[in-house]
Amino acid sequence: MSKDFPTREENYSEWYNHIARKADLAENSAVRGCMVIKPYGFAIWEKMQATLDKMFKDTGHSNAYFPLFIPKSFFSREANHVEGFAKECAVVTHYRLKNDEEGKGIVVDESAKLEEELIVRPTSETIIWDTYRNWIQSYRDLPILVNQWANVVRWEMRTRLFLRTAEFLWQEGHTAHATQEEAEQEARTMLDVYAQFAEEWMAVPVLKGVKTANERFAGAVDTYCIEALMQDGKALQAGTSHFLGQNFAKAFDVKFTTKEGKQEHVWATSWGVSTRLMGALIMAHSDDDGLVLPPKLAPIQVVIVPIYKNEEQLNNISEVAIQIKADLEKEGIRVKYDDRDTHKPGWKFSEYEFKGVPVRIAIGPRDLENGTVEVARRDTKEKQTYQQTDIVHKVEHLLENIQKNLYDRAVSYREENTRQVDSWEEFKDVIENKGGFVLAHWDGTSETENKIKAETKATIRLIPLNNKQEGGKCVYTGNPSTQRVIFAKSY
RNA sequence: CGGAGUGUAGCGCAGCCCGGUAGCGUACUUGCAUGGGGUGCAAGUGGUCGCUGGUUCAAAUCCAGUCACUCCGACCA
Repeated sequence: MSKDFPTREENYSEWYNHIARKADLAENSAVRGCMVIKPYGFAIWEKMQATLDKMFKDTGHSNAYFPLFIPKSFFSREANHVEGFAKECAVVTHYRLKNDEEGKGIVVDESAKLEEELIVRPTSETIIWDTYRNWIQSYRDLPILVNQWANVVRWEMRTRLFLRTAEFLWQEGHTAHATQEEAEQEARTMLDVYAQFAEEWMAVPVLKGVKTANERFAGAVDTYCIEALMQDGKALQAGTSHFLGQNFAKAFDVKFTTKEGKQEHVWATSWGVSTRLMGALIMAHSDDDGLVLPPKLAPIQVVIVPIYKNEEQLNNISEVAIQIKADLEKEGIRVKYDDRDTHKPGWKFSEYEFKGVPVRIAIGPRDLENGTVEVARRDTKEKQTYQQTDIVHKVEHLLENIQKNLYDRAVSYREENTRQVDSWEEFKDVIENKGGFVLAHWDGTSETENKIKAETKATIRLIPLNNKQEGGKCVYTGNPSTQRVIFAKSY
């Protein structure tokens, strides 16, 4: 099983790309910076979507849909917001093409210039708040708890499958509230939803916290986030939830009448996770043999591979395999029986390993004689032989066990790579040579944060929620500090 | 937008310096054998060498321009 592609150790980036391609998740498209999500990759995303969607509904939210195009004037209403996104916007300027008179093919018809340019949404706060103005008159209209599943476009300079593409899929929640407390609570609640999803479904442990001013969303008062540690020691922001204060309500003049008859601006939140979660999933668990999927999100949880020499053997094996498949499916397990005769067993073993299928069952002539099957688990690569009569119970147990093992493994990795650091020399050394999360004192100024970033490329990933307060000295300036914050290099 | 590099078969590459019949690996198709960890042998299909122009009897190769992509920075979910 020799692999002629880089291992995780040799070249993490190339390894990552290779996994994404070999697992049949996605590929670069002919369009600059854009990605094609292939059916297998999309099946995982759909599973994520369905799970998150249910969690949103369970917390009182409904889905809606807003336009792809945003008039430039809307977009520029909120000063910080437009400044934050201006450098990465795709802009529609014309609405018609024509045949070139000099025969150079199809060209833009200059006479069809839009009076006002349209921005392809990089995020939808502006168009949504412009809409909410009409929806909200009274405190009786609040809260509005809406989510949309959509694509957005951010014209990034450099792109990478799932982690940063020019167009990506996501969900964005946009809520409107009568009070500050309620909006802040909403932002925290959704952060908890994201953390729960990451840990329980993706088996990716995350830290919850709040961003510093430097890293805050453009237009937010507070940005909460979950951060996960990847296998190369870099942090990945896996989800964000923003308390927007009254910034957008003021920019779009969204007011409501209180019980007392007073006019007040509405309080807002927005929150989102994207197909970047797919990147997190790949990087958190995969190994040199391919993707490793947590059973809860795996489109195929169990694959059955027959091993046979002739058609008669295949028929006999199929009988057993189809029965096992039915028995497993009765328990809600997603099973594929791969009886293709176009590929050999060894090929299939490798293929499903690349695709991260958690459990593989192989059945051959030997098993037919003994009434057994061979069961292999993807996470540890261990193989065991079980009696056919026992199989449903064993597989159920195994799937739970794999889910838990992936999470535990990721937690241990994070613990091993989280270090408390008190001197600047040590800080530089750890960031440069070891990576991971670094807990260090910081004097609370953007200036210091920027200097640390310039010297080490590390940024403050978050200030943990309910952070322990302790006196100390800033690792960079030596100025007094009241708490440690989390530094890391990030994606 | 700054620095470096690459465009030759679906994919990965050689050939270019020193111009002269378009190559290799893999994939694909067919046949036979094989089948408990990416199978072996044989035959076969597939390319206006990124694009435009120039030099030349002759250009993948030399020259000029242009487009695209990759990597490293800046930016970012």
